[in-house]
Amino acid sequence: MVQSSLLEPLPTRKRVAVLLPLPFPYPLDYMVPAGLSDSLKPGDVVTVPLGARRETGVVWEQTALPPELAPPAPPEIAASRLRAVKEKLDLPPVPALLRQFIDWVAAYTLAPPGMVLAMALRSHVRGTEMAPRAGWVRGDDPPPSLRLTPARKAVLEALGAGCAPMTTAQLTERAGVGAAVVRGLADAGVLRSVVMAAASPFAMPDPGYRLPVLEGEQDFAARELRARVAGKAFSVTLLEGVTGSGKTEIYLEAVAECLQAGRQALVLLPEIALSAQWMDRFTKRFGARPAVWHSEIGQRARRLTWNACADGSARVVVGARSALFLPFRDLGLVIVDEEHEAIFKQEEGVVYNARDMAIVRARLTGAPAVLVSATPSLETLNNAETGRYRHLVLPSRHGGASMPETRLIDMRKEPPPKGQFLSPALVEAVKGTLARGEQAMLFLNRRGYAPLTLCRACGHRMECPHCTSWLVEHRKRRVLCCHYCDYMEPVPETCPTCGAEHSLTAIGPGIERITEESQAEFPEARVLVMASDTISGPAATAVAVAKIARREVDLIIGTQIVAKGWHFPHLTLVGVVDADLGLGGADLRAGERTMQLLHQVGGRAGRAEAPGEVLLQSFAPDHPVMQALVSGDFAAFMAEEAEQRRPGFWPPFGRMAALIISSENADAAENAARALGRAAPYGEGIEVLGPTPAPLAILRGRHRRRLLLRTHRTIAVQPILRRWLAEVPLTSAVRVDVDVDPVSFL
DNA sequence: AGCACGCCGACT
DNA sequence: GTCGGCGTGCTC
Repeated sequence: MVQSSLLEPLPTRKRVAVLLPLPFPYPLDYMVPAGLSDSLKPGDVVTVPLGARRETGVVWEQTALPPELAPPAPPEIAASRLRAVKEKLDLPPVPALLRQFIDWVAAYTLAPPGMVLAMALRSHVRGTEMAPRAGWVRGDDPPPSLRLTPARKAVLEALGAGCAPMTTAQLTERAGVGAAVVRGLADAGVLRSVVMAAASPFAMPDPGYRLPVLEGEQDFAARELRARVAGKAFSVTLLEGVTGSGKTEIYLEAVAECLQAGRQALVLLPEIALSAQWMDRFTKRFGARPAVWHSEIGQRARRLTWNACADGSARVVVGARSALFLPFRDLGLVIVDEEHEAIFKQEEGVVYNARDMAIVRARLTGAPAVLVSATPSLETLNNAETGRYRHLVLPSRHGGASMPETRLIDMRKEPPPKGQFLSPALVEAVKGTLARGEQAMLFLNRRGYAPLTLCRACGHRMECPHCTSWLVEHRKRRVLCCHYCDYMEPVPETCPTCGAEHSLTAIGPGIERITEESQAEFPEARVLVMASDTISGPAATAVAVAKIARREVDLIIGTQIVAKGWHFPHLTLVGVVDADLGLGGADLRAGERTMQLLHQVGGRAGRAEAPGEVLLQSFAPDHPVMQALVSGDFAAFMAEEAEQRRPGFWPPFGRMAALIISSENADAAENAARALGRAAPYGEGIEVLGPTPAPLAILRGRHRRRLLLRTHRTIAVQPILRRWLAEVPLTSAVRVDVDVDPVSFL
């Protein structure tokens, strides 16, 4: 230690906190070396020694958090024990608003701030260094000794004194000479090399490029949103409107206003990777593409986008949830499209809800937020009703298209033939649609051939060895798959328990089985199957969507992914194979989510002149979800849901957090869960449920127990959780994951 | 997250 | 007799 400190720069007495992208609960303190004593500011990216290694981190400062969120103060370290910052890196600093946001997210989710920083910096300090662009400017005047050949003259003419720097490529092209000439002038000192700022590949979208035609309510909504943006203050607006009501066009007007104000706009979409159609609409409106941010963009694009957000040259960013952590210079608007989507909740690593954190980001920045949905979540509706959010409602479909008519098929009265899953009524409807030359869609939110494989001889169920789940048969690939981990095995010939031959039977339908049945029922139809395992990646999705739009497909059979905001102009019939599918289980939001999903799927039908029809196959046609889908009275259904949650203080009328205790050892998980249960917080408006086995009691080989904390709205869960977790010592064999505001109860 | 320190099995 | 398994714990 003594030896290494001799090698380090001489420290001054000044200390700085440095947040490292590691799971530390707080930033670590370092001494500022003499060489940096004046220049080190919060946000600067630095390297520091940590044990034997060297880490990259960010100079941090204490940010003001609401007292209920504030983490406990870190222990004070004596100055004599501090080591010195190694160097300051030549990278754009992390802006103050982003640092504040990182602290906020960490405090709210109880994640280590370093892990939130790691998310924000994934592309910035980590990964490959981008080579700086070298450019040339005029240096000394040509000395008399230099022969001014025509080629050299051409170069000096192309690059006048005071000219903006040019790269070698630009210069040789302009001057019509070879690189050797440039080199020669550089050697003579006539050209001086400079580091050029990376070219921003982000064109400025033109807010006046093509103005939309908006009428009535649409025009009103657009004006309202524009006024919010112009006001440059925090607010939240819910923009509610059915598919085809022009929501996107309207919120793009808010983006236009933001561009005119010279500020940046962020649009969060649930599945940016799949959204070529959205990009087309944007480009038509603004004449340029937005900057795009999601997990699949390349390393180079990540870095360019990060820098362009920081310097303000990326004016509109459209991205998945992680785009929230970009270093915007002057964010003037945050939009969350399809705000009800559960995908906005990140369930791994830092567990956060991008929809909620988008509002925090907007508030810290002092910018308006807009939540957009055809079927807003109960939380958002409640916030609108209580006046916390403004509420704009677009009542009708745009362009004269009517809402599809929704009908129920009572599967108890009109069952399909044995071993089949399409009722006669649905088969007839599809045949009729195809006969008229229109497109039909069958929706089933279940991949594979069959969700359960059973032995007829002994009743054995094929289950995942690592999870509490059934293995799903994928007949095309001739395997049984677990949909919760990556376990896979060939379909066995004999029952693994009783050894009976050919006794294994497929129970229930998956999308492959519906495809098989459809091919038998509608042999003439050109069928396209859309599932995440048949259509992989944005390119394949775009191809499929384009095929549908060109009418090269008659029947679409799909899972979730067909429910996304696609525009299928020739689709007039949607058949939901199993409308009850999402209603099983004890999930708080099962009804709400089924409603949202089926409404969204139904919204694919009948968008052009041809009216659409939605048929729901259900064994529980009297269920409120089915009735609401038929009546189209979404508001009444949600009001009813709200009344069921209100008395028990379920969200949004109370707050919730889940503790998932997991271990490879079942006893260790159980003991830890019990210990936490014994130490459960109590008090007025505080309640703990559990421990119980988590719905997926074993996942990826880990035994899981769950505790739920529920409090009144006025009581923050974070301080309770902090105290609770600090009180119970845990062995390293168990892990406790905290999920504040859980959306999934798996 | 790394990486070291630290106590118990099969090898040169 | 050693090399090495990864369990616990520390890093400003």
